[in-house]
Amino acid sequence: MKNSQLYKGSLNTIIMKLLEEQGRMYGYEITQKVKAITQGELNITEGALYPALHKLEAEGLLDVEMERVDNRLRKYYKLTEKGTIETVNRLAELEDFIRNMQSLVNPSPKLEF
Amino acid sequence: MKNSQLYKGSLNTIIMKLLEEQGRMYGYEITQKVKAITQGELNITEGALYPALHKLEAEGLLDVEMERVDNRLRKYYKLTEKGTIETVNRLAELEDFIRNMQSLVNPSPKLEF
DNA sequence: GTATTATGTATAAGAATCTTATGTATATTT
DNA sequence: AAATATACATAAGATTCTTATACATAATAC
Repeated sequence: MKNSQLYKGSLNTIIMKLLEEQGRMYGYEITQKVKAITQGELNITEGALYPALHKLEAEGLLDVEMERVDNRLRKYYKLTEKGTIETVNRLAELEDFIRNMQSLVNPSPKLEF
Repeated sequence: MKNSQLYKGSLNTIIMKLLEEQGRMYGYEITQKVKAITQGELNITEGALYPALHKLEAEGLLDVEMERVDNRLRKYYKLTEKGTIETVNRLAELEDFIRNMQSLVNPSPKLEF
């Protein structure tokens, strides 16, 4: 995903949030969207992405539809009802996580005079 | 560390930041400090903590001093010079990570009238 | 007075997530 | 004609973590 280990564990949440926002997306599209949003800082690798999509599908959180465009295969993913509910939870967890990390690295500043 | 996978990869940064702030700490103290700062939300397990401390020490980022207090062993860790420099990098990475995740989950709001 | 909890460190087996490398195939650009 | 972009897939290995277990002393609870 990147040279930083910090992104580990965040891929599922990213995928689900983008699908919630965009309705449906295919794998390659997700990688390009993430690259664009983060100005090239986050590059999702196929080796991480495709297994993650398959797992989310197997868990019943995503549905898939295949389409052939320009003679190339695309697999469009979208959130199931269960996936939509779970996305709310994941986003709440992400907010908690960010808040906790900020508490840890930005402690209340010492008052200086 | 918690039931959320999001914390995966963040432990090293947390340890180094706390040591930068506190000067020196021992393992158990780190777990209690993190629990206090996050109001009990983040509980670092020993199975994650001690191997992480040993690895940071092996990488030359931490130094260790043993002390016996109340007839119990404590291993106090502090940042080496190299560790202090590396902490700056890790904190910058964490800020980038948080910023990127916020860009992904809090997209520019649609203007509504 | 004994059992549980708190303090303190440690490791090993297995799970989860990712990187890196490789494979296949078509379309587009150089 | 070759390289890059588009599009999906998997396998081996690395890294980080959870869970369980182990040892030991001090303090608290019943």
